[in-house]
Amino acid sequence: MVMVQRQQNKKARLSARDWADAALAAIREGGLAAVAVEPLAARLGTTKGSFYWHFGNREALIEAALARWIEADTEEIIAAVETEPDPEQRLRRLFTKVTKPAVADPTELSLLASIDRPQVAAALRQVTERRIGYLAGLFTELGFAEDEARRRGLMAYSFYLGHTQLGHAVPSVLPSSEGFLTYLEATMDALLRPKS
Amino acid sequence: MVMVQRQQNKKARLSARDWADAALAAIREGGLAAVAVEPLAARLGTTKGSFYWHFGNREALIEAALARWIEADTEEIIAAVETEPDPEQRLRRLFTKVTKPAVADPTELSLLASIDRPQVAAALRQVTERRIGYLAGLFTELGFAEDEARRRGLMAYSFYLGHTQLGHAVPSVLPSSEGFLTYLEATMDALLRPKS
DNA sequence: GCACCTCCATACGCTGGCGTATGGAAACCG
DNA sequence: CGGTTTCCATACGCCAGCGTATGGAGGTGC
Repeated sequence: MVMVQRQQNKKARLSARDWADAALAAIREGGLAAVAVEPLAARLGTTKGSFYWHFGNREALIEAALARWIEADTEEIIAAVETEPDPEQRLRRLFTKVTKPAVADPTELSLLASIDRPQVAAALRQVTERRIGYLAGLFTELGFAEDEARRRGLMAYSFYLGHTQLGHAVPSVLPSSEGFLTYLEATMDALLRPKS
Repeated sequence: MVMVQRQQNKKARLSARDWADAALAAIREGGLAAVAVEPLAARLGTTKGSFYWHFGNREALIEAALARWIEADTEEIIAAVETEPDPEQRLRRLFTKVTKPAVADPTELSLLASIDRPQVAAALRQVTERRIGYLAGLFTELGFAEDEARRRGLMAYSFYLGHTQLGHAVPSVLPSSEGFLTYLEATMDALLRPKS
C-alpha cells in the first residue's frame, strides 16, 4: 500500500538540529503553541516519521529549541560589544545595537507567555541574569557604587524590555526613526547622570 | 435518556457576563489558549449548552473578555490617582500604586502573546495609548516641553512594562521589598531630573 | 551485491476541544 | 395552573494534533 515516497527532488535527510531550528522559528512566529509536530513536518517537507526518529516527543523538541535560543541570543551580542574599551560607549553601542532587532523578534515575549513551563523559566532566568549582571558591571565600571550600579542596570534592562514590548504591541507609539536617536540619547542621559 | 440535571444545590443560572469574567480569569491564568469552552464550563459547574446559548462562538467570548479588561484596568487607576493635586506626587503615587499588582497579574503579557489577533491588538493599542498619553501629560505639567515630555512618558512607561515583565519572568532579580522603595525613588529621580 | 543500519512514510488509535441538534427543566406570565 | 420563554444538559459529528507500529527505501560496509 505504501506509495512511492520522496517524490520531491529534494531528498534531504534531516538532522535533529534541523528540527530544533524549525521549532525555534515556529516559536518566533507563533509562540510555543506553534511547535506542533505535524505542521512542522509539513513545513519541512517531511512527515512525523522523521520527527519521532530524532526525538522522543514534543517536549524534547522544545527543550532543544530553547537550548539553541540561549546560546545564540545573548553571548554573541555581549562578545561583539566587548571590543569597545570605553564603558560609556559600550553601553550606548549595546543599546543601539540591540533595540531595533529586539523589536522585530518576538521570541522572548512568546516564551514569556509560557513561563509556567520549568524549561522555559530556566532559560529566561539564565539570559536575564546574565544580561542584568553585564549591565550592572558596566555601571560599576562607570564609577557607580555597587548598589547604585545594580539599580541602574535594572532600570536600563527594564527600559529595554519595555521598549521591545511596546515595539510589538503598539509600535506606533515609539518615536519615528528620525526621533529615535534623540530618544535613545535622552534615555542614556537619564541612566548615566550621577545622583543628585 | 436525560438524567436528572442540576444535582448541585447551587442552581445558579449564568449570565453572559459570568462567562466573560471566567474567560478573563482564564486569560490571566493561562493566556488566550486557556479560553476554552468546555473547560470553562466545567469550572463554572455547567456545560457547553449554557455557553452556546449566551454566545455564538469562542471568538465572541474572547471579545467580551477583552472589553471587560479594557474597562477595568486603566481608567480606574487613573481616576484614583487624579485626586492628588501635585503632578510630581501624582507620578510617584501612580508608580507605587501600579508596580506591585502588575507584577502579580500576567493578563497583559498573556494578551501580548496573541497580538496577531486584531481584537487583541486593538485592545492593547487602546490602553497603551491612553497610559502613555496620561504620563506625557504629567511631564508636561511638570514643565517639560512637548517633545521632552513625550519622551519621558515613553521612558516611564517602558520602564514600567519592563519591570512587570521582569517580575513575571525572573522576580528574583528585582530588589527585595526593603530595597524596593529606594529603587523606585532612584528611578523617579532619573525620570524627573531636568536635562543637562 | 547482499546484509544491515539509518532514516522516513503511512496508517492507526486516541484525546481534547469546537460547534450543532434536540429535548427537557425552571421561571415567568396570564 | 397551563402556556411560553429562558436557559441548560446530553449526545453527536468533526477536526487537529500526539504518539505508536510497521514496513520500506537508500546508503554503507564488506
